[in-house]
Amino acid sequence: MDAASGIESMAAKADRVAGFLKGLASPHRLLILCELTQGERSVTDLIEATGLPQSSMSQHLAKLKEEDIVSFRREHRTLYYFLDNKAAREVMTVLFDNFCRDDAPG
Amino acid sequence: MDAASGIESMAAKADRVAGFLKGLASPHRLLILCELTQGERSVTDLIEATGLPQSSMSQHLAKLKEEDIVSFRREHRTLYYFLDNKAAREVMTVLFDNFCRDDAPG
DNA sequence: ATATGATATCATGAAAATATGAATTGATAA
DNA sequence: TTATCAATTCATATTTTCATGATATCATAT
Repeated sequence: MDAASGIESMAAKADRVAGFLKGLASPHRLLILCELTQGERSVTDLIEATGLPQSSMSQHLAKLKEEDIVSFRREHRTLYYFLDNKAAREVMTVLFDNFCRDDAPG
Repeated sequence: MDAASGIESMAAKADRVAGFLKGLASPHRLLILCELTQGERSVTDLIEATGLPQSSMSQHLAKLKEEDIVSFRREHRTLYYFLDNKAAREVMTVLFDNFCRDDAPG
């Protein structure tokens, strides 16, 4: 594909892509995703790791599910969430590299 | 850096990183950024390419400047904007690859 | 059948983002 | 110095997002 057709296909998909990015674009959801970058976590794990109230966590996870960024499996009463999206993994890598490395600017 | 320290440094920078992502997370701004991926553009160019009203364009560009995603140079009365952020370029590449290629899902 | 633990949903209010049209600035050409 | 073009800023209304607390669901252990 050449550059121009990339733009057009992006235009056609702008809503979807923006929805995907909005899924990531919250400080609290970024913290959740950082955890999930390391492996699957129960909702309780995530609440402890981030300090978010239970209801808030549940709503953030719902948003991430809506955008197909995370999935979960059930084990007894506990739900284990995991990062289940290639694009999201790749964006997280870009973010780590650009904002979190020792030599990152800012 | 190992994975765990990545998470902590992300936590410390979550607000900044979320702000950066919010800069990208709008269908209209994605269209703007698609144009700028191809090279610099005047505000008028961008208005024609996207069909956005002039005031709206200006506000979107202001937001992109706020997050240090774009810069501009002046030539006579005309301002030429350009994509001036490594992380943003890398994210755009991830988005093209995952959402706009012929073999992309969805 | 009931109590408990894990999680989701609902209802509400506050804060932030977006679009729109009018007014303004700033640079240049006449 | 006035008119004009390019772009920004302002004011406002609408929509979206986010946090919070209360309630509900759902699976399991007693």
